[in-house]
Amino acid sequence: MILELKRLFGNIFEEALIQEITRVGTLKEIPENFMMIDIGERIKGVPLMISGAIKISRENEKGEELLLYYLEEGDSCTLTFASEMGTTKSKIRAVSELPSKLIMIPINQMENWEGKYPSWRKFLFRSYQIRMDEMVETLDSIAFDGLEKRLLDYITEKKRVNGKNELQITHQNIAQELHSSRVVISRLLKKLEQTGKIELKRNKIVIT
DNA sequence: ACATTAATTGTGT
DNA sequence: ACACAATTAATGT
Repeated sequence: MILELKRLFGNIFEEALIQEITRVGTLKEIPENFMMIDIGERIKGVPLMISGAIKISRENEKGEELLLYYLEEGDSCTLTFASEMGTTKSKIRAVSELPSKLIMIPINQMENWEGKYPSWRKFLFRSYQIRMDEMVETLDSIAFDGLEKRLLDYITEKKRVNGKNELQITHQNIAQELHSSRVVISRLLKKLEQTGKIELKRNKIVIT
């Protein structure tokens, strides 16, 4: 655990903080498609991503979903920081997209870190900033881009995260994550296939 | 190997 | 958005 911590966070955190994290944090290995936290659940700790990818999404009253962003190695989830102080419940859902490794730090264990370690404070701000930027980006894409571009972005992003040029997913699932309907996605995908950008199989999309 | 069924995808209105 | 057709995968006999 120390090795991986140093590899990813060694340049950011001072030695003493690294020691502290190894003392109170626990290394978790998460299988693929595992729901780590759901909307409304109490937040128990702050995650530091070691490897893999986690999908962060939002859901409305009707149970319709919307993909917000991915967490990847070196990331942390700052929406949890927002609820770090109070007893707020999670506003988001986190499901692992790939088998993932991360270190969980219980929130009650990190109470005075912000005063004690300047690097921790910096990390919080930087992380918060990055996450905010990503959200503004997806907000922009929803507000200003057409669904076609959004779908293309979605595919390329998913391809990048998975590291394959083959995605195993149904049109229905895509529609849910982008908060659209299956028929529309099917039609757009077909258009993308005709322009030679992708190839459609059953339960599968190949990027060409 | 064949038939049946369920799930996914395609298309017209 | 809805309805239905077409295709594919899964399962039982």
